[in-house]
Amino acid sequence: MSILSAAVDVLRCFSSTRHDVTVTDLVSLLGMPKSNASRLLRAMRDEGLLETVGDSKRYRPSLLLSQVGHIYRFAASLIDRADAVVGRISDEVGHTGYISVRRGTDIVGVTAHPGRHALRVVTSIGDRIAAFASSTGRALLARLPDDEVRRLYAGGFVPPSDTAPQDLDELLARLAINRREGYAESHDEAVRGVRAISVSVGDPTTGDEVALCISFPAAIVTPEERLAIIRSLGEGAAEIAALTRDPFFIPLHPSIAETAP
Amino acid sequence: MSILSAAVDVLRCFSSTRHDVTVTDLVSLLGMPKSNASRLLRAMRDEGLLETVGDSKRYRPSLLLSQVGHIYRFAASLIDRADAVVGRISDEVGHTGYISVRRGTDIVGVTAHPGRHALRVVTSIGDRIAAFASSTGRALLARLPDDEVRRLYAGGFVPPSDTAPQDLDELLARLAINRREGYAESHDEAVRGVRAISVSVGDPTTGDEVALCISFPAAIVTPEERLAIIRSLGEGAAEIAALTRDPFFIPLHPSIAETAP
DNA sequence: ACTCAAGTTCCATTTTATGGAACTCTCTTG
DNA sequence: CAAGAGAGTTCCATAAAATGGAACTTGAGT
Repeated sequence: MSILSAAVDVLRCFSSTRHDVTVTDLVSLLGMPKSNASRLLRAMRDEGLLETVGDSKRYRPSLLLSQVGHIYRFAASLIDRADAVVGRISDEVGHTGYISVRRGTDIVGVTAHPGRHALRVVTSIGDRIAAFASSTGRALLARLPDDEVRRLYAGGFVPPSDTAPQDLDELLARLAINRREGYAESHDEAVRGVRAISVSVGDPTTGDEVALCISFPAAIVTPEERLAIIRSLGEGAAEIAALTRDPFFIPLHPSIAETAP
Repeated sequence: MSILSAAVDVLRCFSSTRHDVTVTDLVSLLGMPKSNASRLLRAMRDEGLLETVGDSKRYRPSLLLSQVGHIYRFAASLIDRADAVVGRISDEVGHTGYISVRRGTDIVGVTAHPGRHALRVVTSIGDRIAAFASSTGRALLARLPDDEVRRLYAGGFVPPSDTAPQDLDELLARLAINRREGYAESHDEAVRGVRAISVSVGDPTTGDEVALCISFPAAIVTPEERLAIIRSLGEGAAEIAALTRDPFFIPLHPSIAETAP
């Protein structure tokens, strides 16, 4: 056990609901002796990974981490491109847009563009949600062959709501539809009343894959608006796929993509 | 020398111009034996601090760092409040807005809102500029007593242009004006043709201090627009200062703050 | 197939981390 | 205001990990 892994464990303690940690937090969260916790936090602060909050005994991530974390977006330039596309669409339609990446069976939001509507979907960057029960997750899972999806979910899963896939077979059936149509959709899955539409695109040179998603209250969007969102997302993702020469890109089905005469 | 400090040295290698590193990069940048560089990068990747780019030998910051770095903004909630204010003003006037923090004699950009104008100031998050030669820097230095400024610049400084303070006395004189007027301004300092206006505010409970800045091409802003920007920044900062009960807040001079009848 | 640059592995030595216990500091409470 | 509790720090011998030079492997370009 290197001190490096202990330090990373500390970083993993931070979340959208825990912005700072203390020695005792580490003792209870990680079960480490408090002598270690005390020295580790001080060492991480001395090295510049953490900052103390005011003159208290609380530690939070440092400016350095903020800077390095920011570079992730540019290093993974696919994210930047996708973010630009989602930002533009979010601006046009006024609904919340975000982009996410998959880590195993989890989806993590990377960037978000809040909508303008009074009734808007609020997303939290950095939180993990289940891939199988979200449109972003299924848009990304649809890029995998069924075998690999089966392997990922060998342990089964617990559906969070009635409209989410109830078992592996239903998930695979929905992924098959996603592959045919070129987009994924969710309704009342993680949050009631919320609908979301996602497409995915990858960059074979870096191995990155991201989902582009627009999320909106189901009640206030007309069928025409919904179709326009699907088309915008599909077109944006197709442009990126052309740039990266993504071999696994799933284009919109022609019957959806064709614009009215 | 703990491996922690070596790992942090690696993180410091990343910049807006270096999005990923290799073993040889570390050997030349940090002068470490390549055996160490090789193991260190692998260990950092295994722990989740870095990711390999595709299947190449290049390493970039990981999603984890992106997530933790994001938390910095919320942990330092002053930054979030200031960012909201600057974002709104940037939207209104169409010019680039950003917020920065001070680390010693350096200023680091934390968030930015690009302007809408065709001619716009582009800032890069995470890069360091000299505090004495920027409006954001002087807005933050103005919060310190002269003694402390003298101590910071005991080693003197090299002015980057004719319009920047040429020596410590001129810097102190300009800080005195900033304290009286309630804002700081730069013109042709870091970048020719660029003007910037900054105010600063702090949070005594966390010890954080940030500068709010609007930056614009000198040629296209009228005196009335400039005054409106100063007033917007001053009012926004004053609202934050009231929330945090900032004891060192410098309000706008009444002759500037008063709006036309 | 050859060459060179880049990266990885090996190993004895040196340095650092570990965790229990004693100690200090700082609030809270009687 | 003193006792007590909770939180954090320091100490120390032991256990574990990092170091760096050299040998070895990989891979891209000729």
